[in-house]
Amino acid sequence: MINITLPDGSVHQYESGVTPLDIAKGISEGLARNVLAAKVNDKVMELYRPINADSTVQLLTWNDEEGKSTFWHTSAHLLATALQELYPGIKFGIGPSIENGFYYDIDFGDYQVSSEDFAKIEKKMMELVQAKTPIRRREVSKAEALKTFGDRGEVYKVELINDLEDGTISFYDSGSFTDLCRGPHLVDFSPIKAVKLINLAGAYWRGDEHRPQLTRVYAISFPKKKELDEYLVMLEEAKKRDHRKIGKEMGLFMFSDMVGKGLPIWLPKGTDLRLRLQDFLSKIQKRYGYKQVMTPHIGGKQLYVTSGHWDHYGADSFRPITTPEEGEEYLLKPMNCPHHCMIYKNEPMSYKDLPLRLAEFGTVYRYEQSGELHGLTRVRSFTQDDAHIFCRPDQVKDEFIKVMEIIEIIFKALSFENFEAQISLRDPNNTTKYVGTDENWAKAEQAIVEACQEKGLKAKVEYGEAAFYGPKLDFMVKDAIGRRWQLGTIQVDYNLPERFGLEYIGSDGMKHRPVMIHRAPFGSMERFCAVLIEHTGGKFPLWLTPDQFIILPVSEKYVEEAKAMKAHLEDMNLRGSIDMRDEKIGRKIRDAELAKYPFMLIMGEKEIGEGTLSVRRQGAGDLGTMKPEDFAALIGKEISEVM
RNA sequence: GCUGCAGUAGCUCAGCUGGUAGAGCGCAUCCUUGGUAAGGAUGAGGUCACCGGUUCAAAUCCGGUCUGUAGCUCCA
Repeated sequence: MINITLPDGSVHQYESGVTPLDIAKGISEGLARNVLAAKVNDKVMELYRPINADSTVQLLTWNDEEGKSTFWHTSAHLLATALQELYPGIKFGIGPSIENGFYYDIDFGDYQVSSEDFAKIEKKMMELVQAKTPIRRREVSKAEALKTFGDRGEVYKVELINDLEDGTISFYDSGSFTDLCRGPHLVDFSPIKAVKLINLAGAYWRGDEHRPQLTRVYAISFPKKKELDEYLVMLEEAKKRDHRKIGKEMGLFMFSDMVGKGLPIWLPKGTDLRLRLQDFLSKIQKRYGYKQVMTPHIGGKQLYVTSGHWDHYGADSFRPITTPEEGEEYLLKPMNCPHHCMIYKNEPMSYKDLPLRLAEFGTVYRYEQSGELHGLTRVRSFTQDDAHIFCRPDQVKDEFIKVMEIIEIIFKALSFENFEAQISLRDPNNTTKYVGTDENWAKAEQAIVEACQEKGLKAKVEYGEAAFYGPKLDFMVKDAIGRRWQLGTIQVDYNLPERFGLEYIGSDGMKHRPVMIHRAPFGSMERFCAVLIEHTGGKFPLWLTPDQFIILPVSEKYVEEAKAMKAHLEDMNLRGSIDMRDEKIGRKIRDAELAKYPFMLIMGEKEIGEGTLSVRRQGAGDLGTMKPEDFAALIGKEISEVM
């Protein structure tokens, strides 16, 4: 007999050789039906794999990330099986699960495959599901693996096998299809009840542009048909919320070929929105002891040679600007930090001056590959809500905590209810690509981990994701339809203080090196606004929206009164506009609803007579009449609830 | 940067296999002066992204450029 420990801590006795599926059956029929894979001693494996020693076992379902990824990974095999039957002789690359679904990279040879073939492929996949063909693992020697795939001319698989060590190679058979695969997989295809091919895209073999380009088939699958339908609705919703579309419709920003690609132009309404965000953050930062600075948009090349950025990114940057007479070289600034280091150096610093927190909404310019540009989320000119905190090593943790508080305040005010954090540490197996001493790295990494613990922040640790100059903490938010976006960041930097020779005089009268912390709660104003647009679908919170109200005069006769009312409301710190078109009231309401004005204020003979407004809330309808003062109070109250 | 796809009025798009351009919305003017999601009439707007080629003839076919887009690679 062996002891099996379940996640709740309970220990159960089983015969040696028990399978996870047996264990699931022992718990409940329902669980046995829904279980997809099992995590045995932290290793995910198939439900039919016998357990021969004392183990901890977690049964994985669709609700577990690992259950889901197993489901999708098996779906990738299902896709491959279907494709092989439809297109004999195609060559397979890799087929992993991804965040939303899975893909398979395929060399289709002479076959022409397009999205018009999707229905046919989906149909074939569902036929294979019906067949209930078992999927079985088998371990093979390297020689055998090479022979199997070599005979079939599967050049990509052969290359993969060549990189593997003998004794670690496994195959998975499902009917006529055999794949090189680490696994694990479902027992058979039958839990897959719905599949949908999403799109086709080119993808270089092993991500290398000098190697052949394969066709990547993206798809997603679900255990219930209904979940697929919901997913497709979500995709539609995402399309509707696309910030590029809403930005155009609402007149927030634009691009111009003449100005240049990747260079966003902020229109009056977008500028209003962005400035309001900046003011909001500035006020919080003031409370937290930040000092605002401003620095030029270009800087001497030597500044970036000293900072190390020239070495690291110079080749991938805009070319230097040169002066006509002297030939001096300047760079469009890609970073604000070197400028801020100069501010630090402007005066001798004492330990009593630290932490010094310098903040700047600094516009930076980076040459991004043209294929990378995307709306406001990836641009060549953007404004960071940047700040650099210069502090003593013993202050790092406290400063981290303070920045985390600022980020919390912001996320709350913008109703990003769900956020998570990622701690990026260096790759312990390859420490040479980082600058700075081992000791400093260890200290900084520890400070971040401890700060997260103290704030009770759930943070995922990722090794090898750190920047070359220091570890960092990134914040991810989930938007209203469940998509994850990376926003704010806090990064420790032991490198720049070293390179710029920054110092302070300690209480011991000796010179010491400060630590620098880069932080940007929004990240970039452009990207943040894009995420905010998609999160809210253009229905911004009242405190932020460019127009809080629109006055709709019932007829042209009341335009003068509407103008007076607008001025009156503006005196009470509200902002809005008037629809002065010669249209009927129903039409004005419809247009204002579609334009997402939060409040519509209807003024006709009745309201003017009694000095009131008919208030209508976007999406909610008529709220009845009220005095302008009461309307202002209503808005004031709603704003104070989030701020 | 690489590969695929696309570019027609301010916006969304139609225009089959070549015969020199259309709708809806928006905009302007006029009529209408209205009561909680589209009142009516009239009108203006396009070098069909740009450059070149094929052709009697190109929005349409071919090549190149630019821009957008889906991915790949990259991201201080």
